[in-house]
Amino acid sequence: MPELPEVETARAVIAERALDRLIVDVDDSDRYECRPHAPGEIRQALLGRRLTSANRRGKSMWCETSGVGRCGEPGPPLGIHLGMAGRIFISDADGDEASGGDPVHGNGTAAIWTRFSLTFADGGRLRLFDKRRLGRVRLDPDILGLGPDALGISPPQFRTALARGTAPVKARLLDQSAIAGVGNLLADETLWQGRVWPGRRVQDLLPADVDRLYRALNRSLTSAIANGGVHTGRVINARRSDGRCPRCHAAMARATIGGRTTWWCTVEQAA
DNA sequence: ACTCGTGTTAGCTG
DNA sequence: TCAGCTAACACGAG
Repeated sequence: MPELPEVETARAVIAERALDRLIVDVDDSDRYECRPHAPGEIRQALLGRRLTSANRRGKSMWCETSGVGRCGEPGPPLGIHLGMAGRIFISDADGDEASGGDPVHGNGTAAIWTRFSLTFADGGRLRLFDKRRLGRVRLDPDILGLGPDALGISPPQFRTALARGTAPVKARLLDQSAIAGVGNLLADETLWQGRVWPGRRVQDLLPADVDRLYRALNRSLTSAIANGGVHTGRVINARRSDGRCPRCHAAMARATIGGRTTWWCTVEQAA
């Protein structure tokens, strides 16, 4: 699920419900989710501290941490990445639980898929729930390697990020070091709205193409955040072998571009 | 049984 | 050295 809109929702839940609560226990025993830290390392770094802020750049989140006690040095930032399927759940003292996204069906909350958790002094918990296990929790995450956040990027920043190199435009949109936050579905939605063939080389884009893509990205992001996720995009449902373009009803085409499955309208986004 | 995947990244290549 | 591409990662869903 998580692309920028879903991560922003998760960040907001952390900001609203997890800050300033005393951390009395940490389960960092999942070696893979907490790589490259050794078990207990994150736990030792966070015990007795509190999360003091919830931040996001692209799909990466991090929380600053307080000192231990009244005047200790601040702790290391706690980085959280939801990967392909991660979700955040936060419970309060009476056990009521909130999450940043859709309801989880069936045994979706099963403890075996909780890969990391903080327990607060009031008995509530923050849990990272991640079936696929491609999410990641780590101290002092690298944020500087990311490009400007896709939400709020300026037209000149967008133009610069896109123009670099010779890759297909879809690959560049997915490049987190160029623009942070665009995933596979959001890239397809943006290219469809902007009427650009995903395989077009970035050096061949005309200024008018870049302008349309900029507006399309902003529309896609705003809409996804308002409607609950990138899966609410207009072209997403048409990403099927029998799919039709929602605007002109032409057939959709499929190929692997930028290493990811890519769908586009054969007429409006013709090569 | 078998293939695919809304993300990241180590490793290879030109 | 760097941009670009591929395979690998883990494991559930269809």
